[in-house]
Amino acid sequence: MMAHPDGGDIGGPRNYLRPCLLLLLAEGTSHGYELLEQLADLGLGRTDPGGLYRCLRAMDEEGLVRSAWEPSTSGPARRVYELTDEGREWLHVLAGSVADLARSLATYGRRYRLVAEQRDPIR
Amino acid sequence: MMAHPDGGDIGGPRNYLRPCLLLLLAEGTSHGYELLEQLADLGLGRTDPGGLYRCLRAMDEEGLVRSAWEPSTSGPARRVYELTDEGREWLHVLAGSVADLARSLATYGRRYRLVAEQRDPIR
DNA sequence: CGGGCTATGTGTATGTTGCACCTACGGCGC
DNA sequence: GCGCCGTAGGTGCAACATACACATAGCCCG
Repeated sequence: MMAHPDGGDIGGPRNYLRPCLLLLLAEGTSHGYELLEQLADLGLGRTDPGGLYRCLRAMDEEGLVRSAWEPSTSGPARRVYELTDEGREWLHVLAGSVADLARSLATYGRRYRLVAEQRDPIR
Repeated sequence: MMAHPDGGDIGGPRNYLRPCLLLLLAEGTSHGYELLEQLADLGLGRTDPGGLYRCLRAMDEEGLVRSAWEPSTSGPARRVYELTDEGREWLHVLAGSVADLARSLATYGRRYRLVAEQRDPIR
């Protein structure tokens, strides 16, 4: 099909970073650099560190996570994040949004398959 | 749960308008104003007309759709859009992206349910 | 010491989206 | 005729989220 003038591919949902980080932190406390790697498993390949750290700090200020510096024997100190009760509540809310979106995309998929079959009937 | 300082809810995927319009046009030729209403069924409630018309014109210039003015006996003329072969090819590509995203969201859902069950075991 | 890996950050451009607003046609009531 | 509503298409701009580029710093190893 070959690269086309525009690169117009769809991206992830807007504001998806927050729900992802909250989920990862619900699975266990962690620090920025590690979360960066773990995000890949959720579909966010090569996320930029800048946005990640900014997001974590914003959630810290909002009380969704708690952070503490943990010195490392090998390498620089890390700021480890832990989910708060408030953060856990938000996770539930956001997971609901994610589920809603998933349903919309499923609808898209169903309707797409209909128009695709029409051209290329069941073989 | 009560409104929280931030309104941080997730939104639809970025660049989702294009795949939606291509799908709707694959289901049948239509014009902007009508597409606006049809978009609601795909999860895009209250989309702004500005962006819609801009998107349609962009796709027209790129050759993904063809347009023609159709006079109306009652009301202003409408520009009706029809999907081109090239547009149909793009629909296939974009529908693939949508499916990929849907899979990512499903993964999110599975992992979320795990951490949710942990706190609130099967009753 | 210099370079590479870990780790955390800042500054700013870029791009999509959303809001506000404008034009124009036809039909209806007055 | 005139104002108003619904239909239909469109522009300009600001807000926002993200992407890119770069800066800092500790530790280890050759």
